Amino acid sequence: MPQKRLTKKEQIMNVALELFALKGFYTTTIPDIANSLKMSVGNMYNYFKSKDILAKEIIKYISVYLGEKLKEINEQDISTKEKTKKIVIMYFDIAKSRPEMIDYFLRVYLSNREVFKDGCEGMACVSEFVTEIMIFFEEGVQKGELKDQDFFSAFGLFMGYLGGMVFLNGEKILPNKLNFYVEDIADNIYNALKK
Amino acid sequence: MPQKRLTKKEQIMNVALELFALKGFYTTTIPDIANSLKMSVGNMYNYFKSKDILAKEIIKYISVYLGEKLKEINEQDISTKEKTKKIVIMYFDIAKSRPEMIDYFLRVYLSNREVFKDGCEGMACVSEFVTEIMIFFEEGVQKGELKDQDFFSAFGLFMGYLGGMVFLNGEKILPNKLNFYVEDIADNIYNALKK
Amino acid sequence: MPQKRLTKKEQIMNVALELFALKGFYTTTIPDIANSLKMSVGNMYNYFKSKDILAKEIIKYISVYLGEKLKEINEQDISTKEKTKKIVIMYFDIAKSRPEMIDYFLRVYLSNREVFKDGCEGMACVSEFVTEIMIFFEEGVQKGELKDQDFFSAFGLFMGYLGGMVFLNGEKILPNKLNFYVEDIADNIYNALKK
Amino acid sequence: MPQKRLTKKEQIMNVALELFALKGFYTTTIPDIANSLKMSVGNMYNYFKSKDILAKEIIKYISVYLGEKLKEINEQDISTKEKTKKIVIMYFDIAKSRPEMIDYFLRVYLSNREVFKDGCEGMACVSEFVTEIMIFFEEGVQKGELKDQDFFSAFGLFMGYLGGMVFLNGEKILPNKLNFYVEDIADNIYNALKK
DNA sequence: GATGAATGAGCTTTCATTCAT
DNA sequence: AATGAATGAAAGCTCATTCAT
Repeated sequence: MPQKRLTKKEQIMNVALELFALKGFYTTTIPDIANSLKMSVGNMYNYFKSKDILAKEIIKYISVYLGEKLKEINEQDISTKEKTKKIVIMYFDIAKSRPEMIDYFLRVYLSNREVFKDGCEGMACVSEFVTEIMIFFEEGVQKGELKDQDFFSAFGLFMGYLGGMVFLNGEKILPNKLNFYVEDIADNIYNALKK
Repeated sequence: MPQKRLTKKEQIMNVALELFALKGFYTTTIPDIANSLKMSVGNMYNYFKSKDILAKEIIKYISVYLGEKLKEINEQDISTKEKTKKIVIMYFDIAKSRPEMIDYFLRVYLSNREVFKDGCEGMACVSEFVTEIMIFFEEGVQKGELKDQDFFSAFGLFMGYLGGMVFLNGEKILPNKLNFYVEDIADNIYNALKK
Repeated sequence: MPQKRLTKKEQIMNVALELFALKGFYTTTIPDIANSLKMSVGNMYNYFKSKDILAKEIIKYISVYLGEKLKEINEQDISTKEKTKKIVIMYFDIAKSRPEMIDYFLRVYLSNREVFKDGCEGMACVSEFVTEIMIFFEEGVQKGELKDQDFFSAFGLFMGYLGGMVFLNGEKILPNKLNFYVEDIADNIYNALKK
Repeated sequence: MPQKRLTKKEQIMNVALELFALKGFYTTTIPDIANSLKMSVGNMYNYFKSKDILAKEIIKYISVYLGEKLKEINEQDISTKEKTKKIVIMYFDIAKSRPEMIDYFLRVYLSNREVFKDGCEGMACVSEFVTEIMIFFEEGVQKGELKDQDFFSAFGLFMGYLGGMVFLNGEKILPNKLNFYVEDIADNIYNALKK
């Protein structure tokens, strides 16, 4: 399947995403990014007015990407239990194929709030993603499969848990591969949320 | 109870902990810390040889602090379900009384790995804390109250969940106070882990 | 004869050479050099990654410069005695027209070994110059005009002597100008080395 | 022979001499010296009012030490040629037994003129040593063994040569030990100076 | 759109020196 | 004489951003 040709803006975002996730926001310099792209620093600024703005556009980009993946699962006609497992699998798949996306979320977006303060208030920059998680819960409740609890409590469980596991994996603290834990985790989550 | 007089080293750690947690590691400068203490920049370096070393000593300090709190709970003669709830309450209490401790853990320690790379390999700088969580699980399993699952899967659930909630709270995304969620969360965790 | 237009790198080296020679390596700051050039500190680092590297490039630059001057003399079809005198004259000419070059050699390069440790091992950074001195000796020996003695003993005499005189001159200890001593010195050296 | 008990001032000078010679004036700190002596920095300042003053007292101390050694040779009833050789041997002996003395002379005193500017004008801080060299020449001339040339030309030869050789030796550039060169060097010097 | 030299504020760190004890 | 915590100026270096070309 032919890869859609990326615009220069997207190229920059992809490289910056990787570097920010790998080395951190403050330890990645604009020249670092420009070098990786074989582009001049000056020209980078034609596409993004500042380093902060670049960081904000990247988190939106990730939110849309993850939101779409979730949407595909949400639209399937399967039980909530099955959806739960599919989401865990999908999340871990991304953690494997594009680990920088999850890392960016955890280590750049969640950790450097001062960078995202203006422009990403609340969940403004991750709304696509959060919305799909919301839909997952609401439909589960409506179908009578999930307990009708506070959304954020459920959201914190789901995302905190998955994020924590990916973090432990990234730190090479986990003795097994992420796949190994899928069953346990999906069960734990479902048991916690089910009616 | 009289407050133990803090050594100058502890004073520095406390102030630095607060600033790092509030503004981030890279956006907090040594002069910032020195000013807060009405101390000269040079003298700071009589106590901590570098900014990185200061950061590492702080995470150890937090680990010991949290480890002690957990130990107190672990040593109580109560059911695992009750312990679970007490841990959630304790965690949220700290998130309220000393939010910088949790923030430091999430936003400084977990996020700026390059800073802690040398000297805090694996869980070397948070061992006191992790050890108590381990004891909590193992005793729960031995007493036949918890499922005998992989430690990290359970650890990720517990810590990811709590961390996620505190994060959402810190972002002022939660519509209610943390206390409001205690019951739900403790139930969710216990349901996920129970036999 | 039109002065070859100097590259910015050469401009920096020339100014730094002068300041290092005049004030010493440690007492000359990067801002000092930048100010002398009406250039920003930051930009200096676009040309030389560190103060040490700058110092090393300068000694190579001097070595090449002096090596070329020596080569011109070596290539002349004159007696070794005449060459000896020409070298003394050339050396003193430079000590007069560009005293910073000799001073740099004596007071920066020879004296701050820790700076040149990495990258200038042995005579790695002054090879062009040393090579020509070697040629001078070897040819003198081959022509039967000089005694066949250990190279370093002869080298130490030649360079130590000239360096010492330039030093005394720089300290304004000599009652006469350097030129005054040329005859004596050339004789002394030749007498010491001749067959 | 029992070592004369050193005063604290002398102890400091000896240690500082060693460190300055080994690591350079600017790269040796007062705490470095204090540590080596197991003495407090504050107390060091009871003996020497500043780092510069310490450096100046050290060079005087060395000058007296070397002057005495020269005097012993000068007072012997031997030919100037023999004295020349004895001086070379003495110089190299010191370079071997107390290399820091020669290094200090070459790399601290001669190279960091800004430090010695005030208080060591001309040869004010090395007069004892220079005086003995002067006596050596003058007596050689009076006895009709040496050419009556300008003192400084001869001085530069002698000291520049010896200094250069010790330097090459210190840099481990010389393929042989210093002793190996004694004969050559003494001959070279005598040939250069003799009538 | 594209280049990369240039800026300059600001960072971490060092260290001679002082001074209360 | 002795201590060592404290000071603060100044160093080397970095890097987001600008701008002439």
